Amino acid sequence: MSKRSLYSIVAALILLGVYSYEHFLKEEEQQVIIADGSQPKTQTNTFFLPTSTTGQVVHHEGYSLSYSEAHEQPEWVAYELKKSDLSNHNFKRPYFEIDSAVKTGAAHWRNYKNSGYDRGHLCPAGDRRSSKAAYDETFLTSNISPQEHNFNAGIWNTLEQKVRYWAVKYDGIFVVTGGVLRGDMQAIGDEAVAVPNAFYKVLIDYNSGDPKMIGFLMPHENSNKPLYEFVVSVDDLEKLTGIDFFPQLDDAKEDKLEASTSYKDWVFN
DNA sequence: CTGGCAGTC
DNA sequence: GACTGCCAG
Repeated sequence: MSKRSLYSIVAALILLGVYSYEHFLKEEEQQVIIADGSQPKTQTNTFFLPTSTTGQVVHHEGYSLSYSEAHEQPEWVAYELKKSDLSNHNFKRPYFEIDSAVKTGAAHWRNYKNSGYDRGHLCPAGDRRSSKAAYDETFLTSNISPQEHNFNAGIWNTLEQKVRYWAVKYDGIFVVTGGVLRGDMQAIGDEAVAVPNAFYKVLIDYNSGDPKMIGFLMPHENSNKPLYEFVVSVDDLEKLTGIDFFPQLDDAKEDKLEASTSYKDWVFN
């Protein structure tokens, strides 16, 4: 058995243990959390919004998105991720709902049924655990893309967990995520939801002095490579997607940060 | 954590 | 279709 396999099994057992314990202990406590309501985070959530190539930006309490009706999924989902968004509470997964804020009509989850693809969160449920309401809000079909399960539960999940690690370590980062909606793509369901051939993630840390930025581009397939091998410049992601990710930064700073492929400022462990 | 699927009403 | 319970990596 490889060292990696052993680690995976140990990690799974620990998660299982935590899950069981939380489920047993904290059912009543959840309702207190719900009553606490969501924090007003609109200001920070929208500060770094990218441009939209589709003209349909939708804001929710916990994240914003730009919906592509042609592809029946978002071209990007953007949100701030702070320590307070994470918790140990176990929430029961709700059903995916059609996002009524998408005026052109967001996809129905039925498109994904028996498609062979996961309903892959872009703003992960695990990034919105401050309250049941915040958690449930990620279960909108405007927040998902078709993803191969081995990719979603594999290298992509690994990246999402690293993002949570950085959010804690740097006490807040801003995250932009999406599928690359370009080129020839397969489609699933009656509404022809496009299956991206790659997914990207852009992070900016604006809390620790000079802002630092990092971009990832992952082919839509699982991988055993280390995360840093997927680092790309934000410039490359902008050329690939047609999206301007940080128009709010002054041009000189934006140009410098977005051209960088350096990840020395981001601790990978 | 990331998810699907079968059985029931 | 909504909901519960069970399953896998």
